[in-house]
Amino acid sequence: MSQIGDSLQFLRSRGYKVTAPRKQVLEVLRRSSKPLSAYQIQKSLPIKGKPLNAVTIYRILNLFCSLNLAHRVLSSGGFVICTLSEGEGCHRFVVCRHCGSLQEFASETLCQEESQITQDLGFQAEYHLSEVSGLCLKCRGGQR
Amino acid sequence: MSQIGDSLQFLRSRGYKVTAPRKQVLEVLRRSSKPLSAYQIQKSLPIKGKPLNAVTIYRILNLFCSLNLAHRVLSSGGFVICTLSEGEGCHRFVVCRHCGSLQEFASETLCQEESQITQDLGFQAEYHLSEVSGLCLKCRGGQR
DNA sequence: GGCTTAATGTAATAATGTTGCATTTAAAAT
DNA sequence: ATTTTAAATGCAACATTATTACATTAAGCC
Ligand SMILES: [Mn+2]
Ligand SMILES: [Mn+2]
Ligand SMILES: [Zn+2]
Ligand SMILES: [Zn+2]
Repeated sequence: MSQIGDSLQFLRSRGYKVTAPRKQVLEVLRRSSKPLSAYQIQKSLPIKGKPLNAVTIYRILNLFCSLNLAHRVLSSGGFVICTLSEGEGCHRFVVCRHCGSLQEFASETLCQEESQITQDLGFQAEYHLSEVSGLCLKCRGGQR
Repeated sequence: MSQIGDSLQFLRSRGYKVTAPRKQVLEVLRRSSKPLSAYQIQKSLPIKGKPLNAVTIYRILNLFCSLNLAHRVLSSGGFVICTLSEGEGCHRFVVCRHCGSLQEFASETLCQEESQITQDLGFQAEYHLSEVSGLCLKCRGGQR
């Protein structure tokens, strides 16, 4: 699973440098199953040497989000790595309100319907932010 | 349009007191067409006498949101008054990325489809957060 | 190995949000 | 009307999140 290599290659191909801080942030995000804040990322970084500067982490996260390598999850205020490919419509999340685990998904149908509804309200839809919260299988104890 | 009176009555009926700060925050939110942060609300309050304490404003906003008298718009971090009634599914927003104007809407269909999709991912959906961004009629210059 | 410029570090500050405790007051009871 | 009291607000201190300007470092190029 050299997904990280792909991300680094993607950065290079867009003219961005591959640096130690960027690799580290990418690593931390890939390992986490839950959204992490910039400062949580800072704390969970290698104890060897100085920790990354928070400003640097913010800049890296902004870059990753602008390239859709990562997303900011607004309902929790954290950042996650993107697990989907392009071309399936806007990337959405479903989050467990109990354990915080989350999964990314996309749906052309949802995008189209939202666009239709908002068009009737006079808007030209461009981006669809959507985060569904509920309970995951584990946190329901396998019921239902 | 004594919508405010209704809100105050609603507060009383739920056992909450009707206070000057609550009336003021309600007023400010009702007048605004865009989401306001707690501190923006504080600034836009009557210049007569001391301004409301920020802590108080946060507590009032939390109360309003818990009662669905107001909502927090996550994409902008501000608060708006609720303009819908209950029973139509989760309340959603479409926001103009240019002028910041926004409109609230709801759709049972969207809720059902999101619930179905996320159920297939193992989740029991409970709440649907959704904010569509785009351009309003004015900001498109009436085109399209 | 040096060059160039993007990226990072540093310091200072802004904006947002929370907690514990003292004081005030809306609304009920007398 | 006055008293009562729980709820609401004020106050002070602090935590978290985020941004800006400028100095320093180092990735990728020759
Ligand atoms: Mn994605
Ligand atoms: Mn609403
Ligand atoms: Zn769970
Ligand atoms: Zn607009």
